[in-house]
Amino acid sequence: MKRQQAHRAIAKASSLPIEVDFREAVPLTEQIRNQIRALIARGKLQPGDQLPTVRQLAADLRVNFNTVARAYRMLEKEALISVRHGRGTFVLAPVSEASKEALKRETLHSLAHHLVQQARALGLSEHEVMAALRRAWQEDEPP
Amino acid sequence: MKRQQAHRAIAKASSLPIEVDFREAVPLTEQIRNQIRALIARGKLQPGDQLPTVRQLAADLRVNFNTVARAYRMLEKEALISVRHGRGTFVLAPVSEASKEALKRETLHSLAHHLVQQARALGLSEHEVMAALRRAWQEDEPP
DNA sequence: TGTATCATTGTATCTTTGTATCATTGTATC
DNA sequence: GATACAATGATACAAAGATACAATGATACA
Repeated sequence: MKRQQAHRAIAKASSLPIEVDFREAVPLTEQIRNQIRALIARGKLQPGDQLPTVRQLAADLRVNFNTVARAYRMLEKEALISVRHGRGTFVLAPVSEASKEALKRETLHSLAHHLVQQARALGLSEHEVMAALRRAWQEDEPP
Repeated sequence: MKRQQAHRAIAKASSLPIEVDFREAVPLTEQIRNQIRALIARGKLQPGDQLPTVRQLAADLRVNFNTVARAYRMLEKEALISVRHGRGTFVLAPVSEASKEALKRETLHSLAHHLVQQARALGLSEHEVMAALRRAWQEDEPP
């Protein structure tokens, strides 16, 4: 019976505004990947920006740096970032208007899935979630 | 192929103070599950503690590791532990029955606000978000 | 200027840990 | 006995971690 105190539920990074939840069913790689994709989609990360090194972000999030490296490689496959051995990782410019749209769609998709996944874990009904979302939409002041 | 099992009447684990009795009518999964639940209830296992790996405990108890994994997953459904692929299994902090509902509402509220905030930052309409959510709800397999 | 050396950064690969799926076994029911 | 079902086991798979390696760039010094 180990008294291992390595288990923090949530870890926030300081090098990037993202966080991981170790209790969630979603794999860490996916969590990291989805949040970085969202940052790019929202313009919080701009073309040319350098991402933290895999070791830096991994230390922040208290995960293995290979986990971050895997997330980066997947984002590279999506043509969102460029990962260069020995140099670092950089945000790419979207190649077309269509790819920007695709990025937005994919981001919304993953955000929606995240909410559904969490809601289901709480045993909430579709109706409850929809209602909460409508309410939230009105409560948040429109821009 | 005949399997000699007479030697396993009772097996005690060294990695956890629990044991299984192969002659008992109660399924092994239940025996393991009940005893771990009791250890948590009595505080012998505390929030943050790491449980033995499924293979470790299985070897101790002379049981297939899937049997332990099943017990772990059931305990996870009871919200007593968190089982993470590739990482291990950890005891969760208890949530009182009384605060469960409030916590659920709070979580839903913050999840909904988060989605709204992100969606607005992406310049999406309420209708688009609602539609995406409905789709996501159907894509995730219903329990 | 060239290059040796070292620190930094990502990569490859193997291990550890849980998951998914199908096969086997034992038991209840007919 | 035959059959159906639940429990357990066997095996292949996938996520995350550990460790050794390779590419790049900075620095020192001949």
